[in-house]
Amino acid sequence: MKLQKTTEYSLRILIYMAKESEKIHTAKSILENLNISDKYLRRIMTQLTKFGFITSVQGKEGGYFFAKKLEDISIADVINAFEGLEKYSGCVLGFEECSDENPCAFHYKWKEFRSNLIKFLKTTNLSNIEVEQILKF
Amino acid sequence: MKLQKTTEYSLRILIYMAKESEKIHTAKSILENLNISDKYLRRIMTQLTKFGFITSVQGKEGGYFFAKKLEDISIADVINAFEGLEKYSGCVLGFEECSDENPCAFHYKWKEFRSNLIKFLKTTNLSNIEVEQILKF
DNA sequence: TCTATATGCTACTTGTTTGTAGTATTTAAT
DNA sequence: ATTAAATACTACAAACAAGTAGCATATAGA
Ligand code: SF4
Ligand code: SF4
Repeated sequence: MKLQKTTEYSLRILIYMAKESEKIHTAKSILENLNISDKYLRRIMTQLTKFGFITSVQGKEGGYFFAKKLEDISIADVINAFEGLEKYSGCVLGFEECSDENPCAFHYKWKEFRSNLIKFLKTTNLSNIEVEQILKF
Repeated sequence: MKLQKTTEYSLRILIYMAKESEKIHTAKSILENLNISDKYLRRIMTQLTKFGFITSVQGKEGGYFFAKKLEDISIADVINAFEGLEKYSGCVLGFEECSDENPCAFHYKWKEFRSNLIKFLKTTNLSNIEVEQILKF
């Protein structure tokens, strides 16, 4: 499980915002807490908006707030939006298809593992994460 | 878990060679079975040789054969040689450190998962893979 | 209306991975 | 020695990801 930097940052941002989920967060305030460069963060915020996770408010007093309920944003949703979940739910060895009929050498060992991973990613969302325990940003 | 293409290919090659582990395999014969371009495959073979997984024999009647016992080549070893295992054993969110004292929001959910993954990669090796079941290359 | 404070868009730069081309080297067999 | 069949090396090209820069747009409030 190695996510792209952009996805890592997105998750960090959303988790950070979820800590005070009612508040409107500015790019500047997020910047000061997470270690992401100004312009890069900006672009990610716009993408998060386009994907419908958050809503942006332009102009003075503007910023970003959640467009959905926290429980409706799973880790899998975020990964899927930015880079596609198939990448991780697909074959570890990069084969086209994976089935019991046409197995590779990993098949029986890997199959179970992978389904656990996907289940974990789909059921873990911004509301059932241990937000209160977060020390790290 | 998304490996680099080069690592995917390396694993495929080694698994393929393990099917007839005593034989000397030529790049040409591997090429015909796995779908990797000539020059790319060649480079990977040389790397596998340098990493000590296989031994190369130059000249006519040459090719590659295993330099180690199959049980001494784990998936983790291969990943580690090509791209570093830390990439996958490290933080999903890209933080520097991961500890119980300084947890992130995923910590307790993710920790167990990750240790299972690493254990799986370290204990799965070329000898305990279901080689006889392989249909796919 | 003007200004300060926000986000949005487009284009570029840099770095890494993936893939390709051409040439050199090695060695068994004749 | 020559040849054929193999691997090794170096450099380049293409695709993608990561990161940066500058200008455009929106809006609350003085
Ligand atoms: S079980 Fe085999 S074929 Fe299926 S995804 Fe895993 S490596 Fe690929
Ligand atoms: S538990 Fe948290 S800090 Fe540790 S590796 Fe996972 S995401 Fe990173």
